[in-house]
Amino acid sequence: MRITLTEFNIKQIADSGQCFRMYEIAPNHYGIPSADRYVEVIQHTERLLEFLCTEDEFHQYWIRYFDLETDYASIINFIKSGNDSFLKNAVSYGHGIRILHQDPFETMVSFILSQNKNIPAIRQSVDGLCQMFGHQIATDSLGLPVYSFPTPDKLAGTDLALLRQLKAGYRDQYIVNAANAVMDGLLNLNELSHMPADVAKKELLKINGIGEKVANCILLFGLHHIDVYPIDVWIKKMIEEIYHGNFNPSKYAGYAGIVQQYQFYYMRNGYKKRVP
DNA sequence: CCCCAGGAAGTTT
DNA sequence: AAACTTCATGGG
Repeated sequence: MRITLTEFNIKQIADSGQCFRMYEIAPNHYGIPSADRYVEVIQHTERLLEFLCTEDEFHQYWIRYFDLETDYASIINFIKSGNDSFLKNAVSYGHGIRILHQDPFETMVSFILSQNKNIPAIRQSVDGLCQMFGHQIATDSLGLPVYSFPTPDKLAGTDLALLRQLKAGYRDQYIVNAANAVMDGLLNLNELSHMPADVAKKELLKINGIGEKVANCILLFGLHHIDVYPIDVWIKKMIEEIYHGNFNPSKYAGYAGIVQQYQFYYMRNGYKKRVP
């Protein structure tokens, strides 16, 4: 189905580092696996999008996944009316990025894996995880199989040596531990999804392998608390070098996570340090 | 060879 | 409480 959208750029979203399975099929044409679903999106023009799915699927899942009911234009306009030039540049550079509403379990496991890894390495491990523990859910336009993200029961009690094959490294035990917690009912992601952010965060922090930053990423990308502001090495570097240690996300209360994503993307991809 | 990557846990001050 | 250390692994 075709639809017109604004503030939506599938290439930028795919490269934004909040999801690790979205991949390019052709220019402006991406494959998007999420949990046990799959869709392809073709960006014909700035505003004309095509989703290769039924209208029902689009409404049932992908509107929410792509956060299409949040008004990004007014947030962006507000930022551009401000006086933070770095942030204004970041917003321009990352035009069309939105905060995805991903599956909580996939988000949790992916970001546990992400620690102390770069994004290409995370992708590699997540892909391997899906091939080894997921099942085929589709065949993409290139004729390649697409796999589901494994459910908690597939990962609970897994032999750590298998995860080592996926280059999970020392994070292998964290993943199995988190999957076990879900299976044992110690961590109920369904309940977490309708809890306030601070309460949900306390529950997440009980899991061995989830710390401050990963918990915040789960809240932002998996539970859609768009006011949460994760601080990773790039954001830390930005706060030190650009803001000289003086940046307060509460200035953007209610949507600080969106601000963070633009800053992260610009810092990692676009901003180049000035030559002295 | 050293340093870094969407860090967290364990240990030492 | 705050500051180090260790943990796999690939890439620059």
